[in-house]
Amino acid sequence: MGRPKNFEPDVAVAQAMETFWTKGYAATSPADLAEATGVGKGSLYHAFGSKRELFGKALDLYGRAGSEMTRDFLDEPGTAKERIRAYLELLVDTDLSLPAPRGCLAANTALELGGKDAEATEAVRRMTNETIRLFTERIRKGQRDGDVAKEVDADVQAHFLMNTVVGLRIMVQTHDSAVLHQIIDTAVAGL
Amino acid sequence: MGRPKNFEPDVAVAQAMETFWTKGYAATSPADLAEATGVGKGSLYHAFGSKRELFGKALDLYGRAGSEMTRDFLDEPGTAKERIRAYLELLVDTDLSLPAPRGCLAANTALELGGKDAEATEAVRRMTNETIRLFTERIRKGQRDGDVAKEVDADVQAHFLMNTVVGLRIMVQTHDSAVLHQIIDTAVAGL
DNA sequence: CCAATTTTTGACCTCAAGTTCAAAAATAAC
DNA sequence: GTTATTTTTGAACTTGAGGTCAAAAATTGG
Repeated sequence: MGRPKNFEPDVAVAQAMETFWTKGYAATSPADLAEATGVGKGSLYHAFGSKRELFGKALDLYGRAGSEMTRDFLDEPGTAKERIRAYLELLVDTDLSLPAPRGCLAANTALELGGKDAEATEAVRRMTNETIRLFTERIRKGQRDGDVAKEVDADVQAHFLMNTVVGLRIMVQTHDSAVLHQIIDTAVAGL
Repeated sequence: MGRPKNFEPDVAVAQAMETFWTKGYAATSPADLAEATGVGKGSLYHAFGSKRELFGKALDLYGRAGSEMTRDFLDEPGTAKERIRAYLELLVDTDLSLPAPRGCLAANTALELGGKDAEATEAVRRMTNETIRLFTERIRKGQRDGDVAKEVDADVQAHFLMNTVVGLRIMVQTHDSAVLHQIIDTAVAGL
């Protein structure tokens, strides 16, 4: 009973996520969120409590969606090196195909809120570690399949690759496709 | 003639730079700048025109100071690999020694203003390219000195190292010293 | 239809950001 | 001391951010 909701909260969170991703946390106003979701400001506050809480949900969604797509993508057929290279290329190419590159919500958040918002920072840390875990597993699988040398320290490589990803998602703001792809080639050389 | 300034513009710019670096561009208010420089809000506007213009001067200073310190540091005795590793370690360790890591003003700016402020983005691009140039030169010197293999493509390695630096300066928000140093070791392995 | 409940709407509020400006203060030249 | 010039000071202004709230609207159960 009661008046029915006029919108799907999950959809609104997804739309909010896009907006936060594109504009950044601070630069996204309640008015922006209302426009992006098609939900009135008042309704958003009623449903989510505050801008910060909505952002929390958006970050969560980003983490879940990202981790799922990473897993799926790495699991496709190919060697570890092939799949990881393809993954990095996908990230870069996708971002470059946008009217304006927006990097990675997690990295953006780490920079914008790092130090100021412990909870957000922790959420970013969790996401990052999850991606590192996926890299590690994929490299280990490569070692079992024989396409990655057994001497490679999977965990170290995974951290290193994560760092490369983070770097790329900022370099995308200032450098062109050719340079970024050379960086990717260099980064996966160790596999 | 006329009333003398009671502050040094260069000093004020340096103090403003520290504040922008620590808090970010948008999150730094005119009141913050007044407090950081010890100069009244009105005087700051009189002297610099606007927050954005002051930021421009701060970015410039950051570029000049950073490039000088990078050059000096890379030029000290040692192999290319040693000096470059030491440089990356310096960046990471310095940032970790702060109460809260603040990364790199250029990278922070790329993320915060990328797409929104063409001039700032261009300034960041110039700085980045300057650092890449210094890496390239240092690697070439290493090749002349015989401590870097001649097959290494200095320019590609330099871009790759720049990407690593950018990544590190975000990872510093979420990961600890040990992990970051392993990443550095992996990154310089190609030299 | 009435009651109870929940959501929507949009006006409204507070506060701070970014900036401007007029008046006061400090100086050098005369 | 007067004038011309430049800087400082602090009040004041405008705008938009982030959030609140009372009243209207939409629904189900009785």
